[in-house]
Amino acid sequence: MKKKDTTQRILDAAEALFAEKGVSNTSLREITSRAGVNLASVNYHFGSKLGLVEAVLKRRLDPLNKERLKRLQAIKREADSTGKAPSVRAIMQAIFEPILIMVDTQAFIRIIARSMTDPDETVKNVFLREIGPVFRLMFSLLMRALPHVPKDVLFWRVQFALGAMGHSLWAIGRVKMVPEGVDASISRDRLLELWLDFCTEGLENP
Amino acid sequence: MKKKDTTQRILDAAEALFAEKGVSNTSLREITSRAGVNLASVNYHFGSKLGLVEAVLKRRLDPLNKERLKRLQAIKREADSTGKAPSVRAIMQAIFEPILIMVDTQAFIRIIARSMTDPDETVKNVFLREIGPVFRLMFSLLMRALPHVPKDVLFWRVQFALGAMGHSLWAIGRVKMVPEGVDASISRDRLLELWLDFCTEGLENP
DNA sequence: GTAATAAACAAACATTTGTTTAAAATGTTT
DNA sequence: AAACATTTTAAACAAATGTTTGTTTATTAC
Repeated sequence: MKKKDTTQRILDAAEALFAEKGVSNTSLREITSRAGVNLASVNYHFGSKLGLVEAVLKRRLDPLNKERLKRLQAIKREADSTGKAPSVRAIMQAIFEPILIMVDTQAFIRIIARSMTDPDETVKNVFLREIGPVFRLMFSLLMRALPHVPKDVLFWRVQFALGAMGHSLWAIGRVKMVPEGVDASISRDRLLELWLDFCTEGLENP
Repeated sequence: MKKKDTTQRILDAAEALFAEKGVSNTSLREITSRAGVNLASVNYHFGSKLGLVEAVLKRRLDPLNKERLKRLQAIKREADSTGKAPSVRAIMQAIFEPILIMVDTQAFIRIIARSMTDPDETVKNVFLREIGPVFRLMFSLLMRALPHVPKDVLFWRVQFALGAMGHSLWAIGRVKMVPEGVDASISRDRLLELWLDFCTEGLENP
């Protein structure tokens, strides 16, 4: 049984710690000691902490957004050929579901969720660069699905939907404030279902 | 014209910087130099950086949640006396609108928005402690407004609504990714209106 | 007016941070 | 086996961080 590649071990450790405490609250020494490698190997393999951050994010966001794009393009093809408007629910599902099917660890989920709101400039930039094409295609499809909704209104409704997604993904498993008699535990599939109900309704508002 | 109190100037400078770059990415030296006061005065007046963070948050969250609580209690009284179910829209409005009417600066908005998502433990703890009673009352009122929605489902719908609010407040004025032909600028009142439409619909889902 | 208290100040402190260096160890090729 | 390239290691580096110190200045109380 061969020891895992140093690069991988660093990425795994960094992902877990970034997810838990954020990028700027995680030191290279924490990462390397958790990974069981030498401190200097981060700079050797990734050039700098910044390079590591980018690598951690890209490892997940890249295949995730590829899958999203694939699904959205399928929806677009279908709409083009049949001439019918695409379904709002299907579009939103193409955004959320890939997160679930590509899950390895809980840290992965948090990395995605945190990418959306992290104050760190690096994180935000990588995230925006990666999601750009996905977002544009999603928006154009939603416009076709909801021709009666003004663009500017639709834009903010999409922001609401994405905010809801990010926050709930972040909250899952670590909700602090639960009212009496409520069971806040939830499966990821169920969360997807509830989210789709919620924001399909909100997006299709007349 | 007397110079502003040192404490106030520190709070103002810290709020602006925390809002812009997050707590852990802001040094005391940045804060004090922006405030035009001595470095040591933060520790003198607030004990520690942690104390300053708490003070910055409490200065805003305290009156905000007082106002929210006042409104929610009024809704409860009305429902109690008439025996009719409270309005979902009114409840959600009681959560969002106080943010708008109590606005001084843009930094204030961002402080609120960031409080909801900041990875920093201090921020999160202060935020949760402050919003606890508000959240509980809101939830119990929503249960009366929507008796047909199971508690557990309602809980996550509320998470969606809050996530949408936090994200959009954060995004306002600093949206990075805007599709062609969309005007992403929006007034706060308009945002409130759109948000209420969106999440009222989502919450009332059958 | 003088003593007591509070506030402001410059300087230094001990840590922690990301990064670099140079040597040792390991792996690969000739 | 020797030469070379790659990787790992321990040590040190400079810069930045929150905090503490001793002193000076301003304000308040008697």
